[in-house]
Amino acid sequence: MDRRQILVTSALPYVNAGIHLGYMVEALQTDFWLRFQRLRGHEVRYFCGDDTHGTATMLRAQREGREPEALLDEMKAAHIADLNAFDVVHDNFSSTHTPANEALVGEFWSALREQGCVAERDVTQFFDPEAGIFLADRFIIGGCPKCESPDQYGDSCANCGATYEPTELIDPKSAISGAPPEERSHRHLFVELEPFHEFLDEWTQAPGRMPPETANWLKGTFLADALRDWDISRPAPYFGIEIPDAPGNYFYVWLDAPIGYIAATKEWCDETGESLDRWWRNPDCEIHHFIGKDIAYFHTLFWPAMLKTAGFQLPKTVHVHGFLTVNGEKMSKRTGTAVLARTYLDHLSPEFLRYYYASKLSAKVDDIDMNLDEFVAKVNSDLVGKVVNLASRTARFVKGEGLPAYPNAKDDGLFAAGAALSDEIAEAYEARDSNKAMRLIMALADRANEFVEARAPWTLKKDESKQEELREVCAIALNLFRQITVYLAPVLPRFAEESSRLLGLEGETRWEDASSPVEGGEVAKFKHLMERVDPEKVQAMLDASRAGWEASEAEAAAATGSTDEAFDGEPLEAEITIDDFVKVDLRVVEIVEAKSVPKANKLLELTLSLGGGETRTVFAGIKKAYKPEDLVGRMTVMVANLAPRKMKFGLSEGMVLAAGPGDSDIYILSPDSGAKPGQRIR
RNA sequence: GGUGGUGUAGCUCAGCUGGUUAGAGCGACGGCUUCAUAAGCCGUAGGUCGGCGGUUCAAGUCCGCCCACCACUACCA
Repeated sequence: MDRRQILVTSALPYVNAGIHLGYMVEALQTDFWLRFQRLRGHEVRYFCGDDTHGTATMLRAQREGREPEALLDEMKAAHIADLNAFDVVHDNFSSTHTPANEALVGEFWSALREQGCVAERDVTQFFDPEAGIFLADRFIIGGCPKCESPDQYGDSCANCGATYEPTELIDPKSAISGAPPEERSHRHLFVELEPFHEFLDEWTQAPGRMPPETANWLKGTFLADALRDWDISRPAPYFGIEIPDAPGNYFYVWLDAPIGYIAATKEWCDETGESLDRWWRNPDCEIHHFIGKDIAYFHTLFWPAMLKTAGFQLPKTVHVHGFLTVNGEKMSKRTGTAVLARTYLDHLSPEFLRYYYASKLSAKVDDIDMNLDEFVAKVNSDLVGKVVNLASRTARFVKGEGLPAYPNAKDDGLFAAGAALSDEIAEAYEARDSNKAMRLIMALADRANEFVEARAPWTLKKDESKQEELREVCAIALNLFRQITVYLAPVLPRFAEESSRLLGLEGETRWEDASSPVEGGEVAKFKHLMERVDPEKVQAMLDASRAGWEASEAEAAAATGSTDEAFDGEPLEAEITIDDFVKVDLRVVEIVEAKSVPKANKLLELTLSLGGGETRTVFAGIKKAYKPEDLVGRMTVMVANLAPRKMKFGLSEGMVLAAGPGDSDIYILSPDSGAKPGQRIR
């Protein structure tokens, strides 16, 4: 096999957030793949870094009253620590806010300019005159032009699902200062993509370039029409890289982010004396990007076009994975399922998560679900019950002895059968189909345990005349165990190392080790190689996670004095009199029926009892936050005299009150116990 | 509404280019064992392979329609 030269990246985590279990899907899938390649003897380097630029970073630093750089340093250190704790170790974990990146962005930009790929035209956007910045759609809030529900974002309505331009909003306000935004025109720079259309048609559809789902998707959507120009400039103030020949304008974060892959490599090259061109301008070097499906099009349209223009090597493969759900639902701060990597580490071993993800992940772009009961069962039964137990039940019989020459003729062909699987398991890893690899490997563990059962070393031990046979049986079992740990090494590197130590083996593990038995190593005293998962610790993790989010929200509130983020984002309405207020007839109601509206993403149909046999039907946009069955029987609050509104799915006779920005982040109200349906709220 | 995907035992899934009585792991139940972190082994139960129709000597596997669920998308990067 030729020695391949491979450069691997994971998507750059956004600097404003901690590493969570969703990002770990990507980090670990990348890590399994690259450790596999290393085990096979290839030359592999792994680069990543923080994605730092954009309005959000700027606003956060302002709010916290410090320079963005201080924020960046702190978050980067935390990111590296979290990832390393999961045995995800980069050759360089950098940042997009570095001199190296700025220089490379300049290089790309010159190339784009030189080749006439840049267009300019005016863009009219909302501008916040108080904060002095242009506002992206999501920073504008106003009434939905269709259903008139208040406080919707500038691009779409969370209540009725309508989409529109921010200019159509009723009474728009800046989410930053609360000031009414003004429309202002500003000159923007665009990268023209249509000239790359033919190239991208071909490049994206090349076999093995990306998962077929992604290739089809591109073909059917973006590539089906003329490619639009890409708006890559943002007017100051913006935290980012200033455009060299257009002062006062900054590169849009998505232009400089992927260049960060190269910049991270560059820093590493400068440090080690390597040549950047050997990694990024070398057709013999394979570049592999691992990304989530949400950013597929940045990596498969803009990015190859940019690389081509600037004369860099294009990726060989873009590996796309789906999202993580927990217990079948989108991760949620409220239930604690949006677990930070750090919180996980406080309670559970990284090896558990590594194995569990490996057993779930395939080459498909499908989302994967982390079912916590399954997590516990799988780790305990596969790793502890099958694999570890194999060593644990035999090693003690030969403690302190050297392993004898492998008794090939006496193992029922098991070792050879395991070795014969080498290619199939390797293919599964190569195709990042780790779930298949895990299945194949666990089948080996099953067979090995049957063997031990049949030979009953514990019985042999009692018979003086069978000590030789005892040693052979244990040598076989331990070699089968060893074979399994080698196959598992990409996923469980620590475990593989400790297993080597148990068998008195030295030197680095290699893939070929799975095909030849070991002898001579002195078997150490057996000590636990892996704890089993305690379900109570899983629960403790969820509790801590939930508490952590609540605390951080409280802290955010405290940091800004009496206000908090929600308040900041949504200034008070104009003052009203008590007479204005009494016009709104709020009532306590009992939810007597709740059903999902099948054709709607966000709506539940609620039947609300006002007491005395009086009911109202209300459509509420809370589907993503509540399950119908959880609502039935609950008391809540409705606006009872709101004019009925005809909706696509029926007549809505009022509205229930809820707080929160929308989507799954919605909180309906509850009266204290004792309130009765129909009672007025005043 | 559009596009793509999925629907196989209680759960998670495997079933390649159609071919004998449909598989695995986990779980359940019964038994054995007791070396091992209450681990292991043997056995049993459990499936109209989402539904209907078609092609074929033969379909979970191909075609059509329908149903359910999921993802993406809804003029938008």
